[in-house]
Amino acid sequence: MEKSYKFKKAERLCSTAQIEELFNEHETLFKFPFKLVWRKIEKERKHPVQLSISVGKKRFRNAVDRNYMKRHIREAYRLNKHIVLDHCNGFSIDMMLIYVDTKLRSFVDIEPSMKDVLNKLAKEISNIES
RNA sequence: AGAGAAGGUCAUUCUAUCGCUGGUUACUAUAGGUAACGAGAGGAAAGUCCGGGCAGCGCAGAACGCUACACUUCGUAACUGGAAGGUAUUCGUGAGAGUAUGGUAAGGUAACAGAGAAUAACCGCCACUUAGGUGGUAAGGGUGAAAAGGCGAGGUAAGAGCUCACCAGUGUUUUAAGUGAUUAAAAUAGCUGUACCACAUGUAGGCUGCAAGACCAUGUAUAUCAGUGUUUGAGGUCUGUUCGGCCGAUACUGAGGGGUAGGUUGCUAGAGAUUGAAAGUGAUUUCAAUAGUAGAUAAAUGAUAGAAGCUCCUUUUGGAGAACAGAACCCGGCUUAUCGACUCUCUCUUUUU
Repeated sequence: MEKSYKFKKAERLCSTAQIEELFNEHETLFKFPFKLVWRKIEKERKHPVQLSISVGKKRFRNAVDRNYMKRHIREAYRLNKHIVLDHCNGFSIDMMLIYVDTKLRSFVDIEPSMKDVLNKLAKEISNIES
């Protein structure tokens, strides 16, 4: 499978209804500094994984800092999303990634922990299937 | 050269790779496709403190109340903001900066200290009387942010604007200058504190904000209407009852109002921007030319690597740093945050000529 590093709007979780559903019925996975809320959907889609990123207003007061973290997280996901995508055969996943730390981190700090989170998720998915 | 004051300008740049959001074109052929080209973060985008546009709702008219503001002239779409100017006062050697400017007639408050904060007697001075006390006195002392214009002479028991000269201040009048606030000079009057408040007068303000508002509308349920169907006819109605007539729950089909998810619009050509010229001390205005220059919506404008310049530390290499901060309908201001760099006009100090 060819690896694509794109992250278009189709791969994002935008609809309010979808997000509400996700929070009504979800599984949680915690790996510092991320909290991952996800849900499995028994349906095949063109883009199997839809993600949304959240950085709390309480943790970062300034809009500049929130944007900075979001952009770094998005970048890290974009480069490593294939870890999860490779496991999605015949179903889809909605998920929301919440940043829970209170300090700013650079891209270099973020990328390894992003890999950890996605690997953990991939393991859980394969457990369910088997 | 150093230390400052007021105003203005800028807010690192470039390359490569991987991406994001709109736009245009082309191609698939309809999906939050694919490709190419070009665009994409501020001086405060911030606070949401004033003023306006725009939109909805409200609205005979008048008065009271509430809130804000209060010197003059100018300027503006508008303003409680801005520009220029005036007076008083505080700070600073100075360039300058801050604050205030209805408050008159009558009224209230002025901590602590101090005898006393506005019809002042603690010490002192003078007179009378003599342990004590009574009266006069604002020259001197002490307290205080502030002590009843200053200083000299006369005068007096001692003193005192009690009287006089000079000076400061206030009111009134006249003349001169200025569009005006006001300033200058002269005359004259009384003999003179300051700040704040109650209070009064004038002016302005209807309320809500683009999550305003307008439009489209899948699915689901459904008001209403039309048609069809049923040997279903609950129930209602016409009369006191029966028969009979009429309407009709329900089912299907179509129309259909409102409207959820979602989408479109509002939405970026504007009291616009840049450059130049002219008018004006200035805010600003007028004219000409130029280019087309963000529009997201769980919310784009990014990441990585390298190079150059700047600042600081080491001084050979090298190392560290770059602030405050992110559009959310759009403008004009104000306020607050801010690493630094540049520029122009001034002030003070020192050195040299």
